[in-house]
Amino acid sequence: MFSKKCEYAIRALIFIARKSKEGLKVGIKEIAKSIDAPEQFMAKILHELTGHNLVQSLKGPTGGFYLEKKSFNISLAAIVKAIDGDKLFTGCGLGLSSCSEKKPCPIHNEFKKIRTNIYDLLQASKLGDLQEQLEKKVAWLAQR
Amino acid sequence: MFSKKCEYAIRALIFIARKSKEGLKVGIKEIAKSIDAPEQFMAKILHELTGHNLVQSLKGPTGGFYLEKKSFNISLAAIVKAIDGDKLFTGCGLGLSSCSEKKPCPIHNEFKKIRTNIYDLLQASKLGDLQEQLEKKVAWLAQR
DNA sequence: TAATTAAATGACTTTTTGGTCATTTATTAC
DNA sequence: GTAATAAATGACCAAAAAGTCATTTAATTA
Repeated sequence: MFSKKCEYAIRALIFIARKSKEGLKVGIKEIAKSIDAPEQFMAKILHELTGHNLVQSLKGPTGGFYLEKKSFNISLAAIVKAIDGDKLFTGCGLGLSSCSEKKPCPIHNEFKKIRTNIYDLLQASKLGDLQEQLEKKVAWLAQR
Repeated sequence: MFSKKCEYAIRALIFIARKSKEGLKVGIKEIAKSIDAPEQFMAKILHELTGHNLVQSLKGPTGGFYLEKKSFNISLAAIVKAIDGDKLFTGCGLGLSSCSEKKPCPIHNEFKKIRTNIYDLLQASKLGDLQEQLEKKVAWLAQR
């Protein structure tokens, strides 16, 4: 459904949200380890996310990644759009560029419903809420 | 959502179904042209589909691809499983191998619903019905 | 049985995605 | 100001997906 890059991005941001809620900045090493992602690849992705203003960073000792308050309201839809683009939300299920309301593919209408479902879910999922599930230990990002 | 290979496979099989309904076999060249796919890549995919018994083929003059009667009942779910595997139907939305009912990821339950939606839709979509939409000109696989 | 036609087969190339490595830049603390 | 720390940056490498090319095999028709 999502690219690996996007999966790592979402996991990382939820983890950073959890830490930020406690007033902590967190480094690449800890992030990568905690969400089970390759460290250098994670660095690249985090850099891309800061470019999209989806996370904040600070260099040097005591530095790391963190969320500013309003970022707790960031939705998964925004993250997916930033990393994977909006093909998932708008593209034809069969990959037809010519597919449209006037010339629909055979699964056009059914797929529209599903895409809407997905978009609504991702739009409704905010980092603040997802982070809270980790806090309450009703959800996890890794084994322990 | 699907790989390019899978998109081409679905489009090709719907097109072959349409022709088969009229008692015609159809060659790679015509298939590729009609569904807007690269010819040689299409050949490879069709070969893979015959291997999965999702379509029949005959060599030589008057040869080509066609569906046997019972194949009109093949679902898109079966095609997707054969080409892309069942990751789409069963995998974790965030790519976590450790995600499970006991250790769910933060979007586990919401995603389960969506995956079920997708599976049900694909399971309910049969080549015979999809082909009929082309026949009745209420759906298309290309511009004209 | 020879010529023709069309799928089968396998090696190859290209593009995209996923991932690594080494160096540089910014910040902090002593 | 210097040492230490951590992100930024860019070149590089590997694997998978997407796509091409050339040859072989099987079926048909004359």
